[in-house]
Amino acid sequence: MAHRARLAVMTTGPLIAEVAALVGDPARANMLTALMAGKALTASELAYVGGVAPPTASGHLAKLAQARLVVVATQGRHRYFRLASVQVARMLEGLMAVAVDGPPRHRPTGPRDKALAAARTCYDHLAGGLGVGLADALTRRGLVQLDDDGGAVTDDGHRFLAEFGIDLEQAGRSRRIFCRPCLDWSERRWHIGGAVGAALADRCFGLGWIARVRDTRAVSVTPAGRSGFAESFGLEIDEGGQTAPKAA
Amino acid sequence: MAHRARLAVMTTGPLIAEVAALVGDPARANMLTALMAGKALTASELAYVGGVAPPTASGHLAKLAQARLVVVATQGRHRYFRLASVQVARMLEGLMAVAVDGPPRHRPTGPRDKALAAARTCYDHLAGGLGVGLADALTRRGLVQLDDDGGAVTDDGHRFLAEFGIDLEQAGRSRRIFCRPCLDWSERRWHIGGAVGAALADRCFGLGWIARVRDTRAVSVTPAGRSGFAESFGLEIDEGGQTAPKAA
DNA sequence: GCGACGCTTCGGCGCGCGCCGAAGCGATCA
DNA sequence: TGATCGCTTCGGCGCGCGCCGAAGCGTCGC
Repeated sequence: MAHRARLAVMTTGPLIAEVAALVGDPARANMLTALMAGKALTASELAYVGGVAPPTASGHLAKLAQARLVVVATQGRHRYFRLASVQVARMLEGLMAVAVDGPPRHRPTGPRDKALAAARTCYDHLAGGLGVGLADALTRRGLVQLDDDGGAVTDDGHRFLAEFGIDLEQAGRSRRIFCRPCLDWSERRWHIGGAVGAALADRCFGLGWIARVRDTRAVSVTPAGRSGFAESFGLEIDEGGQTAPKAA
Repeated sequence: MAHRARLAVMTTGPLIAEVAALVGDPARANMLTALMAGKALTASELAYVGGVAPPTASGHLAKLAQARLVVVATQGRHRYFRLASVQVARMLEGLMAVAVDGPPRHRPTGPRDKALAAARTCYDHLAGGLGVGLADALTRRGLVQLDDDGGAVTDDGHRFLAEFGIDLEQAGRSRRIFCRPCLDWSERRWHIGGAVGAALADRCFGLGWIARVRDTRAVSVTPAGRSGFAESFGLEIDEGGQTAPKAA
């Protein structure tokens, strides 16, 4: 039995607590959140986003690395950290989904918040109004199906995505291409995660329709993107970056 | 725009930290883990599983309830707590998935660990060797497709499940029934979560093929279950509760 | 080679949070 | 009605962990 159960890690409570405690420090949480942009950041940058001094950040990062929440690549004197896996990103998503279901909180908001809500990266795919707008457009057109338990690309969807420049075909395989529904914490609805979501984001970046905003996870839609999304997805994106279905 | 972005909860780092810090206490983590059995437990029972005195447990539970990780129902002098939502269960799963990817740890194991690995509830569906065995049997027979980004019941699968006593048809809808792949932390492979997984578990409990083990999340397979799983799923479950495909 | 910079380690400090015994309140039962 | 039980609140205690300035090491650029 190659799949004989692993019996070495059975005490789930303490294991969960250990990981959660690491994420439960505000400085570390801020760092992990910043790494949700999908890029690698230096220790100094992470100290800055964590709001702590460099020595403190060093300690935090050592812990995150030891626990395999982040991985580090050294380039000269620079140490670049990124999230260790998509599982870590999903864990953070799960925490966020629970947090937004929590007790009402009044928090001041600013321009950065609007920008994040309009469009941002959720690790490797698009989120916010734009991410949800894309998911809505694709489902409305019958190109994708999404519900609580999952999603898939339809036959029409395959064709559409191929024309859009995304080739998800697996040679000789007749398997359905699944879409991972990812709960969007600002919109409280699904955007598309997984391989399809990542491919969509990649393609949009590649077309120059969207660009990353420096020092933040926000994504801005370019003028080319405004017309591209309108034409290909029937989405209108206004001057403030808000996404809505195009009026018929 | 009814779906106008919520702008009140934008500072994700602190939000995530708050929830994670709650889960990061060992006593609270143990409580939440116990509630992953899918049943409600009293404050006293939770004090016991948390390994703390009743006054301490009271404080912990108040925090969990305030943050809406648990909900409480009062029956006379008994206070029954359960997980507040499936989102909370998924969050805990996500933490566990990351934890088992963490650094190697040596931990003593005992009979309870074996039992949990063999078969247990993961909130509302089956996990462990049995849960993964079921998923494998269903995929092997082409009744279900599962991969990293999702899963779905095939046409054959619909028929099979209907015959098995699970009716997932949605009246007049041609939508595909998706299966949520849930990463099994003891097997390190997918078992089936979501509505399909829950329905499967329900049905097996209903048939008396499996029974809950008192004071634990472990699930034991009954003699009726042993023959039932063999006949319906081609699974052999030995005296120790280990699940394997039946030899051809 | 030297100074600047990124990063880590060290040591001391202070704060927060979980701990439990005692006490109190309300529900249950004989 | 009185005793028992489940649960919560209160108050004091101790421990752990994050904080940062100082110092040290290695890399980089002039």
